[in-house]
Amino acid sequence: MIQETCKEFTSGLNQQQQEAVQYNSGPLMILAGAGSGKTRTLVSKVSYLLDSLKMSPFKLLALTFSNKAAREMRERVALTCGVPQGALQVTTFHSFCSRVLRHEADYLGLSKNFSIYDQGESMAIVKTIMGRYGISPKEISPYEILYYIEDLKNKGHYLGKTTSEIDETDPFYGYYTDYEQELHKANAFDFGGLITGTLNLFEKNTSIREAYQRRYEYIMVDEYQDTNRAQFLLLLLLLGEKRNLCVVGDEDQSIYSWRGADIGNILDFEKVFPEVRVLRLEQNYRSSKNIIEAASAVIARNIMRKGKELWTENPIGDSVQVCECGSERDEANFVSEEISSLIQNGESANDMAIFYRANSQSRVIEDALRERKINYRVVGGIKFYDRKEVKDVLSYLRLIVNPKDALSLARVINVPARGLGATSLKKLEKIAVDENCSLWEALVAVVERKDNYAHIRLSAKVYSSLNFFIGLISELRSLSDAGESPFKIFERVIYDSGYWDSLRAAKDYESMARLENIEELGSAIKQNESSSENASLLNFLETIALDNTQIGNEEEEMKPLSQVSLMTVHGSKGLEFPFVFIVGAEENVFPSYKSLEGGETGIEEERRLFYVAMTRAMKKLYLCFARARMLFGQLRFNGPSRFLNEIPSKYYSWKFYKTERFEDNSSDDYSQLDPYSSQESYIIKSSHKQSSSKFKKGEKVNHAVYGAGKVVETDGYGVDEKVLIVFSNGCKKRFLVKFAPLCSLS
DNA sequence: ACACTGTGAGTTTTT
DNA sequence: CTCACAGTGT
Repeated sequence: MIQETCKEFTSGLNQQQQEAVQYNSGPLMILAGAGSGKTRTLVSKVSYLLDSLKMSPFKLLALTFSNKAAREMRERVALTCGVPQGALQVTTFHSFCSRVLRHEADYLGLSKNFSIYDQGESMAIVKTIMGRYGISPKEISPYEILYYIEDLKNKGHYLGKTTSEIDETDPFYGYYTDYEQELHKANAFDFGGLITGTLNLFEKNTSIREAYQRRYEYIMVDEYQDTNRAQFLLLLLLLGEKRNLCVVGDEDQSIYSWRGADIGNILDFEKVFPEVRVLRLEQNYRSSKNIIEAASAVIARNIMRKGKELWTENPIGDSVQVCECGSERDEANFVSEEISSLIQNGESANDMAIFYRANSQSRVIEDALRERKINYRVVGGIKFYDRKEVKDVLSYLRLIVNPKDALSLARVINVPARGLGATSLKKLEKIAVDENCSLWEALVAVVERKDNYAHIRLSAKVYSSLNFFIGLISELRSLSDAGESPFKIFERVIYDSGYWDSLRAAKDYESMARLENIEELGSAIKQNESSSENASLLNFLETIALDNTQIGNEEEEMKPLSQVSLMTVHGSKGLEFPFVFIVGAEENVFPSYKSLEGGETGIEEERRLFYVAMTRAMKKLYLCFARARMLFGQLRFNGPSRFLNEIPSKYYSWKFYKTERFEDNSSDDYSQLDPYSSQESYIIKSSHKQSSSKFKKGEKVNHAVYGAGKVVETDGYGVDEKVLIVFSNGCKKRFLVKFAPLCSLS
């Protein structure tokens, strides 16, 4: 009988997948290769736990990094197992933590209506703090400070944590404490703070921690390769003494280490859980044999991996097509010509995708596609909720919900313009700092005790604007508190603030588009009202803060268009297409020049990225590069990507494509090469020429004027050779080697 | 408050 | 080259 039931959940699964479903007696790590049926296996496992092992859905927690993965799993679980709505928790780390924190808000001295700040808002805080110290962004890059802060949080640090790992004498540490104070004053968390705040709660408050530990009997983590240290520590705290943990990931697809993802979470899993069972899902169901073997050969070069051998029963399929193009425009032409003929042969544009390393590469391709009237869509790009007008309205709503939200207040106090500019705002901010109160309280104080603030010398116009603004927000706040619907509040915001009318009055094309976007935001609010059981404004704001998914553009969805998809390689993770074009497979482009600074670690991540891109392809994979490319206003001859060199020649065929006659490139010997000569020798030759420069990356040098420094970037050869040098004082300078008084110290 | 100009930097962006 | 942003001028 039990056997029968088991069969039901494992039917159609291969040996390893079945084992992954049925092994539930201790920590389990599933290393799931690309296209190995991971989600299917996970969903079967959930079914198995619920139905065969009779585990209560309330005791199961499934965490992922992205909403996309959470949604996918949630939908498929709901479909497969008839679990009561909302019983099973399948959610993102951030959403989970946010819920915990709202529930336990008192503990951290915050109220449950806290705001969640995105990176742009975090950056604004850093800049404000720097401004307070009178430090210009030129002296210290605010981005570096923010990066420092995020890094601390990614590693699981929070103020008050007892640890020896943090160097509190670091000059940036002071910014961190100021920044945290600022967030606290604004009753706000940043993304990292949601995780570390929960860590703080669980580490310091035993009874709350134990309550959560008791609640969850089994924890699953998807996209495990994308988790950071803080999230790992959180998992340990949620588990407690229990060992019922299943993590699923693929170290070869870890492409977000620069955002804090810690590949060590996979590589060191066995150190923390010595009794762990490691299972590998290595059979690929997605791609042709040629593609799988080519991709495997590339990723095999990585050292930092546990190691997997992907294999497939799929047919060999077409050779991978490497296409050497004359220029980036030739490349774009080749891709669109090829797509054009595929479509002509009855293939659907929906089945085709073009991947590039950097967004800037999309333009020339878009031009070529448009020229041939091929429909396409650029995936990613500008997010709906990142638009100025949407952020403005959301800031109003946030300020209504959270009076302490100084950032939102500052954003909208003069939107639409009411003569309360930067100067007046600075004065008000100073009062808030001096009196250690929130910005909102400062506003109220200035208006209510006008006489005390005569020395601030605010104009009558400013006073009337302040009165208006305080009245507006106060009224809407009390309406909201009285339970008025979010949509009504939204309408009152756009009408009463004058925002709607000011956009209407503008009458230009841009303002019209903004009005439409605001309308769309309104319908999103309405939709949230009807679909969510907890339809509060707070709930809506949290949803969109943590889920950036583009809201449906109705016009786009109406058209049953067949479109080619364009996206960055990062954006392609988790997707699959029968026909995949990877463009810009060149040194300095893919791998990106920036990643080359990071040494072997940087290259390995680029290689994983390349591997992710390759393994998206089901039927046919095209790898394109340009001999000459306009980059930063200069014609560059980068040479084919080293990753092409890592593909054994038996898996690809090579083609040369050139329609344009392009500028003479006498500084380069590569166009002289016979494109039809043996590919191996071609590539070797090109890598040869890369070492023909005087200085190398990482080389220590001395400059007669600036002193000792290190080469971080090189470009060009011979008389054109240029180097970027970072000097010991942190100053960066670019030189033409021919002229600069440089000598090597190495 | 706005428009213009010069400067500098220029991957990737799940939350 | 091309964009964003800071600083200047009106």
